[in-house]
Amino acid sequence: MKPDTVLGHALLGSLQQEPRSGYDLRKLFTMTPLNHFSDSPGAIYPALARLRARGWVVVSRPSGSRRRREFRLTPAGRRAWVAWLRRSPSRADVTWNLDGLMVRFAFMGGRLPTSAAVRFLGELARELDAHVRSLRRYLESAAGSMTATGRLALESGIESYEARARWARRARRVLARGRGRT
Amino acid sequence: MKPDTVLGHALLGSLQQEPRSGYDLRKLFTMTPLNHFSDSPGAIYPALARLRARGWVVVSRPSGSRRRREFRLTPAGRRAWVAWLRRSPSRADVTWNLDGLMVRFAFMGGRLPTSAAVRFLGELARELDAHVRSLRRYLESAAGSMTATGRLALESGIESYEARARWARRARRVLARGRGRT
DNA sequence: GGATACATGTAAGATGTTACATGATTGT
DNA sequence: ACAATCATGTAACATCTTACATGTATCC
Repeated sequence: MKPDTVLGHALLGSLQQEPRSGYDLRKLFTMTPLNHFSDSPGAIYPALARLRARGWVVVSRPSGSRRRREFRLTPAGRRAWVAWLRRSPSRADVTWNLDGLMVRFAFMGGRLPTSAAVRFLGELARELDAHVRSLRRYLESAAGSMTATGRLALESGIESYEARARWARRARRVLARGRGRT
Repeated sequence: MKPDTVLGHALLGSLQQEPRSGYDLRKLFTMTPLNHFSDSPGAIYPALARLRARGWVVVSRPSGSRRRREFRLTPAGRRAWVAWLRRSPSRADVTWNLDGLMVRFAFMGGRLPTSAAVRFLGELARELDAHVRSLRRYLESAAGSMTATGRLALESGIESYEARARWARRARRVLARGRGRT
């Protein structure tokens, strides 16, 4: 079965912690600064319906009245969620969807063995390095034909990926040593 | 008139440099690593049609045959594009759409006076600082209830915004001194 | 005449945004 | 009774992705 969107998997991850209603999930996304998600009902309720259609969640009460309805993961939902967490970070993810990758990492805690998170960070660092190299190549070849702000913007992107790669290596060491803090 | 999407404005910015066809624009977006844009015809051709409907571009040849059609900015298109460039970076932009802000900055070169880019960077740095403060507050209040990877992911976000703020201040100095390089 | 690159577009479908509509529960 | 907040959802619309369909120019 095809993976869902980042939103869908974030819902799955939140439901995996404990059963919640659509309203709970909206509040959760409003309050946490893991921005990336809107708290709009027009996104969350259809996404929950989608997860239900895939058999990944079940709901505590038939629809109809406007009473609270709690969603809980099915075994298939848990499998889909773990499969999502376990995917290796691809070059395309790094280029187009780094935020989604970070959301995935944030959800790994607790459920996946530390070794999986450590491996993820190693692969992420490698892909980030490769992406930085390709951006640098482009900068060298095109710097002459770019405007000052264009060049600065590209440099800012490169620095940002480099900082993320440094973080990934540091976080990897922290996790590998089994210290849960810093 | 309502602003268009980031894609629409990027097309406007590219057309402002010189008239181009949809095909040229696709190749341009494929080759530059200012990723954020796909090069899919299904995005670009409808976006060009949108710009045309708004009276922001005109086209060199009626549609019908599959010959090259070049788009060029109208005066209204140029005004809309400059208005987009001149918008102050808002907190919402910083939180939800930092990439779009960087694309905007990249396009400022050449057409806008340096002072406008300098002001933009000052405001951007201020908004980034404020965002970092709010993320730090959240981290302090919630660190106890977060998993190790959740905490690390949030720290990574904070560091990334801090790095961007440092870049903005550095870039501001570089531009303010009128040196076009580094 | 055929390959390759140039070039334009649409169709179906997924997802998300904004705005709206409405019912249920709890505290005062 | 009333207000606040809890709670669920839809409708209209915009945008983008993927896949497809097709015509045109140039070079060999």
